[in-house]
Amino acid sequence: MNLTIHAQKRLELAEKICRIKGARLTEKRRQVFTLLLLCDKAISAYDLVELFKEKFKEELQPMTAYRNLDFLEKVQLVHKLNTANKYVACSHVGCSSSHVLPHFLICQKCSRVDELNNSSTNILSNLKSKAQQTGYKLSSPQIELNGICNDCL
Amino acid sequence: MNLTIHAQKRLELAEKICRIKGARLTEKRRQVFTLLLLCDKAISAYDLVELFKEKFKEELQPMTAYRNLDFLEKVQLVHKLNTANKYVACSHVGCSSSHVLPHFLICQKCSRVDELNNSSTNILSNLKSKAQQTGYKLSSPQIELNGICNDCL
DNA sequence: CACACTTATGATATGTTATAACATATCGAC
DNA sequence: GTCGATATGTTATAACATATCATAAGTGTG
Repeated sequence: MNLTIHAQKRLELAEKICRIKGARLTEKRRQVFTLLLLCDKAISAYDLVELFKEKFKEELQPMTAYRNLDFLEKVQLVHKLNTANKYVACSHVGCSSSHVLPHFLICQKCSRVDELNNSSTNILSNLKSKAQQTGYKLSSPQIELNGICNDCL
Repeated sequence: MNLTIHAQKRLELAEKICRIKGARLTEKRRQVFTLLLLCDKAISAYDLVELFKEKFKEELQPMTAYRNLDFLEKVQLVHKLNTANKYVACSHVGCSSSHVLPHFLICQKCSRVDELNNSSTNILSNLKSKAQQTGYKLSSPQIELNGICNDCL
């Protein structure tokens, strides 16, 4: 269970964030988040179940996996990638400003994910106003771009 | 099976496009596309199976539904909405320029879909160059924005 | 037309992702 | 310690998608 220094920091930060928010980062949830940090890519809920067994020699029920992922998503420690049906640890844990319009580059081969900073907030306002003009109210919008990463090419 | 005039036109255009591309718009495929035009929103493959039975009093196997949807997607008559696992008839059939970076507004309640024109191509080039810088080659990128439409609000 | 060839569809099974529903356990405030 | 809220366990099932192999329908060529 060797986390990189960066991952270790994110885990500690996660604990702090949950404490502040009054959210309970239970053992199971902590384990789930740790696995996501460890594998450092997007994985499916069922991959997580397998990985859990492999790493902790313990069962994680699919139902519990989903519940824990939901929890982690709510406290913004994890993102769900809807186009891939996979989950990934947020790469800038604790940086609230970065959740205005998360956008992701996803490798369809290896599930590597790069979470871009929303450097151009004008994109968001642009999209929002377009949505409004067209008659929609956006709900937690997020942009997912699928492709192939250089390593896989 | 009363198609609107607009839908009728799209169907005729579809036939023409397939003829030009040398793709065979078989009876089943034509029926599938007709249903998508008819219901004028995004539906799942299994919704399609049910609708097929209802409208044509005939069975459409799920497998065939998926195959036909794949075909229609390939000839760009249909879009798959990955975030919703649903399929929708392309709203500008035959307009190839609009497939550079399709972006969709999707109502999470009623599955109404608005397919926006890529009027702001600067967003696209922005995203594309960002992808490249980050080390990705985009593959048929498409932006899906989920929200609630005014009718459902 | 007969033949081989390709493509489409039928049919069945299975894989994958996600939620429903209800029981039990654990935590924290009082 | 009791009680209410939250978390987890457990089982079943819904919803979405693909694999595989058999059969049928079309297309081009001699």
